[in-house]
Amino acid sequence: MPAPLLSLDEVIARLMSVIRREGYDGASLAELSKATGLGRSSLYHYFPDGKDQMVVAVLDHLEATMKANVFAPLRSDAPPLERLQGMTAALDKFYGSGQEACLLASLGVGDASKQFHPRLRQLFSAWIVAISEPLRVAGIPRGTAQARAEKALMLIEGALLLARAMGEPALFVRTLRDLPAELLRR
Amino acid sequence: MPAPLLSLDEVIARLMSVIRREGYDGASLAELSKATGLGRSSLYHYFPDGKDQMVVAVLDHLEATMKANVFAPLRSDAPPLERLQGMTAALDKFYGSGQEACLLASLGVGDASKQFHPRLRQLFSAWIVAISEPLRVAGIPRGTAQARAEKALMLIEGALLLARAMGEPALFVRTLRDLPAELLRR
DNA sequence: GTCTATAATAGGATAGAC
DNA sequence: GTCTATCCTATTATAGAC
Repeated sequence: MPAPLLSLDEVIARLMSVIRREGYDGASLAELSKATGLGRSSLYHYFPDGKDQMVVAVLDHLEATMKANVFAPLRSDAPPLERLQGMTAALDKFYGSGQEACLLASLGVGDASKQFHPRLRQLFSAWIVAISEPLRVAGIPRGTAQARAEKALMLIEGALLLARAMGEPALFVRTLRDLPAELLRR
Repeated sequence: MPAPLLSLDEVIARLMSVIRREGYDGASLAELSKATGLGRSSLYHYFPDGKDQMVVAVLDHLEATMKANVFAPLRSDAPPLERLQGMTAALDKFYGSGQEACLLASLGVGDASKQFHPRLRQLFSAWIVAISEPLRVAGIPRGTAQARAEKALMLIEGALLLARAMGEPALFVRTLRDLPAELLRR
């Protein structure tokens, strides 16, 4: 066989798809292998340290995706409301309108959470900072802006959890829709 | 050895402790055995169908606990604000002031979620109904009351997730503290 | 009811051919 | 780079003594 069918980035995207759905413990090498179309040994060729290294690669991939699609609109030069709407549009897409799990939430379950805790913490932190910026621009004091940004993440993560548990993705979509205005209210 | 050291209820409580922390896939029989002080075979004596049956027992136990500690205050004859404060006080205790994971959230990760989905859905549904009641008593229209109850669960679950991921339990405690007044605002 | 012992299987990881 | 074959360990589950 010639060149690989999938680029490394596509491979990592497929690993992420399995891991966000199954969690660390539930994501078996068999499933990871099937999802990527690579045999177990091929996976070990790309990730010599095994599953842990795959998760690190997936977290790197998530960080890049977040920066490009979620943080970037928040840091544009558009008005605050539009920046926040840019974020919610990206989130709606990334979470399949409430049907796909959050990788950070899935990795927060089990022993894996201990290992990747610093990384999860850093990603959430950066996200809070990024949301705070348009609120600051809108004249909201620093402390209030941070508290609202934290609340935004609670609502996003909570809405996703509830939407998936209830089988009602609309709960997530509706929460995203109302979020920008709620964050900017006086 | 004579009578068992732990009552069945205590055994189930310890099973819950492991499962909420590790999730379905991460909760091995070895850990379950260690946490309960029962050998593997003793666990199979109580739960012949293995881990699945243990989870069902844990969900039954959670349902009973929720009814007794969370739903009951919501249905008391106290004023709405006090009812909601009764719930948040129970939640603060149950979730160790933001340090213990939510069983429903942990079971929502992985293939297990498919199996227990109806049960998770039912528990969240009952919770939403229970929170709606004091809001209705306070004169909030039915539709608004349900939407706010759903939002309450998003905030509770999201705050717990974020508090644990960030290593800042205070995020959870603060969210609980502000919740009753926010749910009743005009 | 609890234990030891033991299947039987799935999981993560490696070796080496091609 | 990818494959087949294999190893080792952990895991679920059962059998049977006490």
